[in-house]
Amino acid sequence: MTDKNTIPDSNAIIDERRQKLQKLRESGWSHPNQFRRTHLAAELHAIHDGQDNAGLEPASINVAIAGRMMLKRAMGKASFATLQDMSGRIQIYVTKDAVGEDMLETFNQYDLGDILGAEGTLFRTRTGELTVRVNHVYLLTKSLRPLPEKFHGLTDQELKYRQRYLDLITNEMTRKVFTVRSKVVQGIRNFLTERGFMEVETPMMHPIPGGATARPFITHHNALDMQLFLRIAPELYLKRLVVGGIEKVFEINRNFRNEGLSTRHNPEFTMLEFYEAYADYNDLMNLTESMLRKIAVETTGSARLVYQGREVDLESPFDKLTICDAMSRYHPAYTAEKLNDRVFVGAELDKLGIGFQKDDGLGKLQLMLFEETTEQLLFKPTFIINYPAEVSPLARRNDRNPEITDRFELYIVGRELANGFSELNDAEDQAARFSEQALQKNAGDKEAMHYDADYIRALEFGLPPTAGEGIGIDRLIMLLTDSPSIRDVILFPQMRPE
RNA sequence: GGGGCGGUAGCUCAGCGGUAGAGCACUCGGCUUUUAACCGAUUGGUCGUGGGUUCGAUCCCCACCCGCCCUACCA
Repeated sequence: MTDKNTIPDSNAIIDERRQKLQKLRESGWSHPNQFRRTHLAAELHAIHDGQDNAGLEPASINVAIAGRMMLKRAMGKASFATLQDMSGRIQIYVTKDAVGEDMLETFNQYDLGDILGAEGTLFRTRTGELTVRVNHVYLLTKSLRPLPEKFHGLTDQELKYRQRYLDLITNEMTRKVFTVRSKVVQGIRNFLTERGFMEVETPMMHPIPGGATARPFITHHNALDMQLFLRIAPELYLKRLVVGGIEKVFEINRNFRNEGLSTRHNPEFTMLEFYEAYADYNDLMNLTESMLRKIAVETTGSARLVYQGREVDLESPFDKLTICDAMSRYHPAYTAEKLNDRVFVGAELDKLGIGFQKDDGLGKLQLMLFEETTEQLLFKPTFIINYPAEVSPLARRNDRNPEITDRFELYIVGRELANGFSELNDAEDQAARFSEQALQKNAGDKEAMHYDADYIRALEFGLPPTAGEGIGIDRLIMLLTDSPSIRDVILFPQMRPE
């Protein structure tokens, strides 16, 4: 920390409020914590919805509410103010007649942003707004800093990310996004546990990073004097659990990848991974489709969404295409015949300036061409299937064609959302594929996988036939909240230090 | 890594060679059904940082820092 960060900055407004706080302290006020509320704002609106003032005011319904004062309208001998709690907003009305001159004067000293508690009775104003006629109002927390402009709120993207608390105070849309996020995660938990899956937590610190091809963050454990890696995926641990007999298992947690930042990448991101024994990748595609459909309806009210102005239909059956079929559909010039001609595919990659190795298989070249030309066009939900074995070191080979695997990726709005496959449970095949990855790592490929001997040992005890999948939660939230950047759906996205 | 745009009052923004502006917020005064309350009067700035050009720079030039977007890399 530099001096700049430890010396409290000040301006006329902050100085003024510090003086108010000082006077409060001198009067014996000391951040009281005995106020208890009876209702949230939204509860009061819900309970008394449709009730007019003739039915409301004579009933003298006592309520106690608390929240941050967001607006204030003082009129000499009476004041209106708007309090905001986690559920929404409600208006209070403080009058000299009801609270006396002293309390009104005290109330008028309170600032926007202060946390207040208020007791009183309900009525409706002549414009019909449900309001608490206050007979006691308490200052619970003094706010020393002025809030952002009351109408526009906080719009500066940098400040929204760095000071998310301010963004949450002032922008209802931001609160909505994270409310939806919470509901989505809860909905996924319910969906899976209802189907007999068990939620677990596996290590975040791995002696050997595995389960994906990505560069890891490296850290060090002092007492053990050993290098550790923040996990890039939980996959190998979850499959160890399936070996252990937890036949339906899932984890929702953070992965860390030491790679670039973008609107679709944050170095730490949330992944759902789940594994089901005695199931294959077709079962997972079915499960994924019904889960996404259900979650969309639960959290947005519909399986027909709009993302950045375009309709996304999660209601109709998703497309299911092989890598080559997808290219042929979106680029009719790429006929099946041409795509199976290694010379043609290689020439296309050359034309696009994409480098490849002489010993890369046709399947890998097709995948590279697909990623360059077609991936971003898959706006409509589409399962892409038949991934080549050479880029799928943890997936089961296809029974009819050992060059490809029983694997899929799900694309929606041109982005990868999920990746799943029938698991490779042949311990000897897995050992051979690890060896191959280890060779590539020694040859300088920073992303090739390590040889994980304990994982092989686990497989040697026997992994039942299993299928597993990962779903990027942040990207799912982006889709469901119509957010253009992953930073909009992560409360505290990675930023450079101030 | 490359490109584009941006950084001016606490916040939202205007100004773009001649000593810094508005709205909101703050302070003071008025107002007992307002609601982005209103009316009146104030207060508030190292114009991202450092160089340069100029009689004079917030404005032009260079470098740097920070951010957003695109692109590249990357599951």
